[in-house]
Amino acid sequence: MPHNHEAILNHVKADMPADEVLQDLGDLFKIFGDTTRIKIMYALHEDEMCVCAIAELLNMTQSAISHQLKVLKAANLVASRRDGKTIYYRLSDDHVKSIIAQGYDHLTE
Amino acid sequence: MPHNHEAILNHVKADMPADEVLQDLGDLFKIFGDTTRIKIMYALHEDEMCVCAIAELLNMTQSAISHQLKVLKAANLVASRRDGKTIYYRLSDDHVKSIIAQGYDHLTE
DNA sequence: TTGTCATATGAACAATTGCTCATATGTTCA
DNA sequence: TGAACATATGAGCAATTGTTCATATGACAA
Repeated sequence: MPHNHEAILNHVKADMPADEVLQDLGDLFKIFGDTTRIKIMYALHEDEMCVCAIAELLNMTQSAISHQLKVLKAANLVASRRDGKTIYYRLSDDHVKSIIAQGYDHLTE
Repeated sequence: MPHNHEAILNHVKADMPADEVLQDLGDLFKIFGDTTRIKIMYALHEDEMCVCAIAELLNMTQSAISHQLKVLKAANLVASRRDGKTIYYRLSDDHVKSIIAQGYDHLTE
């Protein structure tokens, strides 16, 4: 007979958030799981930047950056403002910085 | 003439970590970017569990769980110990908890 | 050894994803 | 209005990824 997990399962189940929450958590981290997006967020760490400046910094296409900024914006990780033809992006809150900092800690522990 | 970014680019470049670090950061978060792995880490939040208990908890194949545990272990996010035929997995450090907690904060702010 | 339980692993397939290219939208200025 | 600049967007393609299935490894007991 395979061994029994009833006790631990009941205990853990009681502490697990709803499936939907865990799904949302995964979706959020998925966004951090791409080097280009990490670079963009890091670039915005101190100051806002326009799209073409980010593209130049990362040596990538304006289109590629724009696509990624859309993803970041949809997740509320960046915000933007328009000034004439130019659109400036910035981090939308401090969670971005703390999440990246925690990841960095894990890597360099 | 397109507008000039020299000043901001020089400033930001000075603050950017090496490409390799940013790549590693992305790779780390990529691991958090999957619901199954998030669930596994959450399940191990309080106590160690054996592979088949995790599989039963998540209602998934033993094989699928084993594959994911391998990924988590390679990233130093979980550790394991053997007790007879059974192998128990646990979180390997507290960064896992804090990273998940930060993500949770962002979602529920 | 043989059988059984617990776990690991490799190949294969479907689904997702990030970039490119072409083009569209929106703003400013002449 | 027309031209130029800044950004956004849709389709398509190559690469990555998570699961399944079959099977291998490892431990224990008879």
